[in-house]
Amino acid sequence: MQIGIVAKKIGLSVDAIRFYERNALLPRPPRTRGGFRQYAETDVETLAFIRRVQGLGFKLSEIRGLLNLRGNRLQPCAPVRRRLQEKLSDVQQKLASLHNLERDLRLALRHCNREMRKRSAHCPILRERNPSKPEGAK
Amino acid sequence: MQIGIVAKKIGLSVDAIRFYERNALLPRPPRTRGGFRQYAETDVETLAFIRRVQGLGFKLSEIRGLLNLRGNRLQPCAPVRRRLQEKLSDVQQKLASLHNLERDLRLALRHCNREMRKRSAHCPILRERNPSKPEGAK
DNA sequence: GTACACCCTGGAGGATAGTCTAGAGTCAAC
DNA sequence: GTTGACTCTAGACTATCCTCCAGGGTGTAC
Ligand SMILES: [Zn+2]
Ligand SMILES: [Zn+2]
Ligand SMILES: [Zn+2]
Ligand SMILES: [Zn+2]
Repeated sequence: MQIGIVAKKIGLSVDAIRFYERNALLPRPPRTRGGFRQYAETDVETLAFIRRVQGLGFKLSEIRGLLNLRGNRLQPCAPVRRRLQEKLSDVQQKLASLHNLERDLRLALRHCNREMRKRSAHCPILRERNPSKPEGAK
Repeated sequence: MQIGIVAKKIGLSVDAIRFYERNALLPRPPRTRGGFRQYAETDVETLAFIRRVQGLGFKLSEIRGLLNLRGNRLQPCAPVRRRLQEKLSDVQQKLASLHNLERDLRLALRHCNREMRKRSAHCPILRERNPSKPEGAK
C-alpha cells in the first residue's frame, strides 16, 4: 500500500503519517526501488491505535510510550492502567478549572446584566477593580 | 513608575509587559531621556484588567477587542455581554468534550481492569480494534 | 513515450503567550 | 566617579501537532 492509500483509509493526511515516522511513532516501512514507502496492514493498525489513544487525550510523546508497551508481550496492563489513571486525573483537574471558569463567566454576565438594566454607562466588567472572582473558595 | 515596579505590583514579568506593549494591548508609555518607560496608574489598571479577563478565559487577541470597548463611553454592555456569552458557550463545549473524555477513560480503565483479573497477556487498550468509544452518541 | 497522479526530501510556517539571552545603556546613591 | 540594580533592543527559543512549499523523481496507463 502506498502512503496515500493508507492516509485515506484511516483519515489522516500524508504529511501527518510522514510526521509520525519522523517522530518515531511509526516504524520506517520498506521502500520501492524508486523510494516510495510500502505499508502493510500492521502499519494501518498502528496508526489506528495512535488515533484511538490520541482520542483519549494522550499526546504524541506519551503515545510513544504506549507503543513501546504495545510491543511487549508480558502483562502490560499495569503500566497501561497507571497511564490511564494519570490521564484521568489530568482530565478531572481540567474539568474542575473549567467549571470554575464557567461559574465566573455566569457571575460576570449577571453583573453586566444588572448594570444594563440600570442603563448605566459604566459596565462593571470593564470597570470594576475586583470583579467576579471573590477569592473566597480554595 | 518604572516597569519593574509595575511588574511587581501586579505580578507579571517585565518581559510580559513589554510583550503586551508590542502587541498593542498596552499603550506605549512616555520615556525618560534615557529611554526608560514611565508608567502611570492607568497603566496598572489596564494591566489588571488584562489579567482579570484573561482569568475569564479570553485570549490576548480577544482582550484587544475588550480594551477598545473599554475606551468607549457609551453603552458598552451589549457587546460585552455578547462576548461573555460566546465565551461561556465555548467553555460549555469544552466541558462537554472533557466529560466525554472522562467517560471514555473510565471505560478504558474498566476494560483494562477486567482483562487484568483474567491475567490475560492481551491488554484490550493496546489491542482492540474499536475500543471504548461506541460511536453512538452525537 | 508521454501524460498524469502520486510520491520524495528538507525546511519554513503557524497559533499561543510568553521566556530568555546578549550586549549595551541608565539611574541613583555614595 | 564608581558601584549595583535596573532597563533597553532585537531576536531566538519553548511546546504541540502538524501543514504547506518548492523542486524534483516515480509508476502506470494509453
Ligand atoms: Zn490492560
Ligand atoms: Zn459589579
Ligand atoms: Zn456590562
Ligand atoms: Zn475489551
